[in-house]
Amino acid sequence: MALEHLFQGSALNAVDAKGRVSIPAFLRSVIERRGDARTITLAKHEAFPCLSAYDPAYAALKHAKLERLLEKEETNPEAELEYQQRNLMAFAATEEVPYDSSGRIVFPPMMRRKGQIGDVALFLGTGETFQIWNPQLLLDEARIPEDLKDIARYRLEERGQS
Amino acid sequence: MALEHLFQGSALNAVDAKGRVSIPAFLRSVIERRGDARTITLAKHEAFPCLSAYDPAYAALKHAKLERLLEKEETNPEAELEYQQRNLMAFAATEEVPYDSSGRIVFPPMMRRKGQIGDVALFLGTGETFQIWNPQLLLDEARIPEDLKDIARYRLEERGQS
DNA sequence: TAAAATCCCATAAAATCCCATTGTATCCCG
DNA sequence: CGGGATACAATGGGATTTTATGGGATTTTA
Repeated sequence: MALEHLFQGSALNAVDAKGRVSIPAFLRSVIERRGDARTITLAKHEAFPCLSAYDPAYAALKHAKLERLLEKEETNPEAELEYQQRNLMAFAATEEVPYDSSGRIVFPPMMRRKGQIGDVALFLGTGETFQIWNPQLLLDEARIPEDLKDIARYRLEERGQS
Repeated sequence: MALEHLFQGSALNAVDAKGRVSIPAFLRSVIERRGDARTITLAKHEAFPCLSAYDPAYAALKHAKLERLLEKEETNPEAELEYQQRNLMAFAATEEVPYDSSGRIVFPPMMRRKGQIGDVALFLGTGETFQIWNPQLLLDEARIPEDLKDIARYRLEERGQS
């Protein structure tokens, strides 16, 4: 089982005084082709100082996978604990936010802080999910390929001179 | 068989002098999309020092699952006993409470004690069900992932400084 | 009839909706 | 093919509604 439509591309959008951000239209179109919802789920990324984001279709897939894992090892008490922990991380440590008719979400303050997002947000498609970065943190991150940083620099420039 | 709408997110709400608590709106909306009831069922969590909570739709699902398990092993007397025990826990050891038009329940005193809930309650969505914690007990619990404790700390801070 | 449970109203803060503007990409038609 | 006209994306700001919560009044129950 895999998702047919994949997130790709990049964009740099403003976060306004109310904490609102436009989700780039090219990401929204993927969400709406995958399902009929108009919401995204936000989580702290496990490895990078950024946020991970995805749509309900991906969330359902992830949940089903967890369930199947549990049923396979249902008698093992250790597996039971790990299931509880993963479930908490997958659901309690995430926030689902709807986007409005103009394609904006309001950033939940907790997620905004966890992702250290300031007044601009860099969106990066990564296939099944996408990421939201403070562009400066991406430029400072040693594990990010230089070519990707070039893209971030381009987006910053593009915005700066307009 | 799976539930379409899942509980997710976190919130820290006050328990007032009368024992009333607001069920966070984002949890209520899931309950009302799953069915047309406006009640939640409370139980002591099997593994953690907190309460487990869910809606009538989930209770029905759980009951059906138990029934199927029994039928599969109908000849096994041990299975029969286990079924009786689980059934007792699922129904006798729980309390169903309605929430009012403003989204509040009054905490049944027994459950409040079993969950050791003081004057604040931390709500954590976990997919099919959600949990209600005394936030301090969550911070003290070794089996809870640190990232989730960070969220609890954030919710406490958010409330404390306002 | 006293205690307890329930209902009802009030309010401040926060979240949401609605409308307006601008810039850019796209379309269309002579 | 030029040049408007159109559509859509991103963004700002004000108005409205919901949410979380407190407190009093009223009803139930023992």
